[in-house]
Amino acid sequence: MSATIREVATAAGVSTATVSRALRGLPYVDEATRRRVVETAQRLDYVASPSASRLASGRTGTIAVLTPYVARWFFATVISGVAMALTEGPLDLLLVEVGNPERPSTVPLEQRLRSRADGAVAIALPDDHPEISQLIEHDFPLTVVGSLSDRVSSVAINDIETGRLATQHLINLGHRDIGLISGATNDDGFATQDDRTDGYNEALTRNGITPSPSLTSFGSFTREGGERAMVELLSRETTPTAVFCLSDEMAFGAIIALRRHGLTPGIDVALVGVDGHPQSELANLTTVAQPVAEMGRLAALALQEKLSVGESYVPSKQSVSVELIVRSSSAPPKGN
Amino acid sequence: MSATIREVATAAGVSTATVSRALRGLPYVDEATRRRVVETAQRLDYVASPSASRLASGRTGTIAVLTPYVARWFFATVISGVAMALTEGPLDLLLVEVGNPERPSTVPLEQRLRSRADGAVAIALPDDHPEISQLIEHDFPLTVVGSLSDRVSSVAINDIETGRLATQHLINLGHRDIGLISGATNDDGFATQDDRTDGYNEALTRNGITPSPSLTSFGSFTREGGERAMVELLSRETTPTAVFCLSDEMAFGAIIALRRHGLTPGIDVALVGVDGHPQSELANLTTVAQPVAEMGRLAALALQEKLSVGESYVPSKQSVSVELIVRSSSAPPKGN
DNA sequence: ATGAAAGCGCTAACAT
DNA sequence: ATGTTAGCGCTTTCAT
Repeated sequence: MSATIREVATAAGVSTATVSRALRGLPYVDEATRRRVVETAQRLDYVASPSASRLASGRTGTIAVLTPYVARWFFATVISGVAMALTEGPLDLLLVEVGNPERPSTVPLEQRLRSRADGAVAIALPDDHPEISQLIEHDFPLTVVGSLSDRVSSVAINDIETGRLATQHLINLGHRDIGLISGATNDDGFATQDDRTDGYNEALTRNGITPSPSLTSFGSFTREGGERAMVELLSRETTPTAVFCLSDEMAFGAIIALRRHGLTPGIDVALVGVDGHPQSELANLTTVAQPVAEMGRLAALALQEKLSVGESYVPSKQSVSVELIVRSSSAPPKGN
Repeated sequence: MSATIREVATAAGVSTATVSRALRGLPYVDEATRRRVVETAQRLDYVASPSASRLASGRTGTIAVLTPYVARWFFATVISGVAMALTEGPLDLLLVEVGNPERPSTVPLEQRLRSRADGAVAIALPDDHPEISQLIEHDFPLTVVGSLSDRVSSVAINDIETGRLATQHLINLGHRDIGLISGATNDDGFATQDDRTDGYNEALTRNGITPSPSLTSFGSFTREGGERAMVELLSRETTPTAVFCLSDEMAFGAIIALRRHGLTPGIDVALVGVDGHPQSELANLTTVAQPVAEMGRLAALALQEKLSVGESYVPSKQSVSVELIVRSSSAPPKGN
């Protein structure tokens, strides 16, 4: 094993309390003493045992990232943003899979987190998700990214505006029959999806176009799903001349489907996605880009703020702005 | 706060030692007693404090994932594989950024991990990386994925074979001037890159083609880098009719570069990548696919094996197999 | 099969 | 400014 605080104390000729204070940068330590302690600690290769200090202090010095998926681009990028914010401090990052329907967890989330993390950042999990909700009820410090919340601090884009922006762009190009590739079919209050859809409907209505349910299909926010959804749209009686996909990955699937049918995105069917996925350029995909890593960073900062402020902390809603990036997947309809 | 072990002990009418044994499934506990303890713990919503049990036992019950990047596809996917393996047990997953040249860390890795994790899985970090090497010297339980090692257990593809496979495929199509988009220019023993390059050279030589350094450029394993590398190749006196890219993401960049120059991948220049990236299908990219998530899972399992076996553990080398996926980015040269 | 008790290595009053 | 000391909540011998 390595050195303990007592060994450092003895070697430096002070008490363990002084070592503890000196090393943590607490006040009321003579500068000369501090230097001596720091030097001694270094010489003995001393590092405080996290378990011991956590047990004694009651703080874990770790924040958990709660995510349904770790490999998907949006999630991985948010995680990297959180990591970015944390490496500036001494906090550990505990990765916890939550809410992936394919890998349900047996132990309640609150129990898995209790005395394991001081707080958590939840990715794309709405505040009324059962496990998240339970966390909030237990007053577990939490911040969510990907949806706005009234209960805890949140960082998100304006999803309604996003839907409006994408759809209005297609309308401006001259499209009238604008399809929608949405996410999940079971609408369990997944706000992101609902809001983007509302924006889509609003834009249509505002331009005198009546939204038609027959122009919507569902792609579960995956590439494969987007592919299937596009195939389905192509089989409907009226096929859209443009399609708004609620995520870039679904749009990628839609592109593949179009290709299979001998159709060209931007020529035969216009396409707009959401995310600003790195491969959207490769795919020449028009997209509403969101600052994903930055959102993770902001969420982590908000959480740290809450942790340092304590009880009197007031939840904040941070709405970050999106940017429409126009590429060749969106062009006027053929006739024009 | 929540219940402590003593409260459970009192409520169940046993000692704390018995509660501890009963809840952890240790032997020498009467079945009736165990049931009573478990039931009491449940009723009191008791969960053992990790800090306390870690301090007392000396084990942390967490494994660290060491990665230079968390958002890039390969890394994120390995992480998800590790997470997959861990959710089957009660281990925590600590995410640690290591070896990202843009975000150097001040504290030595060994100190950041000491008494914080029982072991670690390192992603795409060679065993002679300074920090990793230091870890191994401290006998810190470690497994690496992405490169094979003689010092610790490792999971990787055969990179030489990968290079050979990709190159031979291009040769079989009739190409002779086959370029290479490699990764880093400074060859600090990054085996993955060197091995794939060796495979490339071998395939060429074996087919009577003399490798020419003027057909190689470097793309730092990023899309932007791949784009620049392709542009550079196109400016050389002899331009290749085919290019082997050491990663799919660099190939994506190469495709973009070709497009900018009015060239079509698979028609004007054939392209092969490595990874089996999800967007390789979208890009119609021929690629040598590796089972990335599975590699992460295997590495995590090997680590757990080492942790449970202890001293007598013998490091294993697991070589997983790759698969050439042929798409339209690779076709015979124009003349043929 | 169960209990008593001694730590694990630190932090945080409190005292000086 | 520094030292003393009492825990934090467990696990683990060692008894019985």
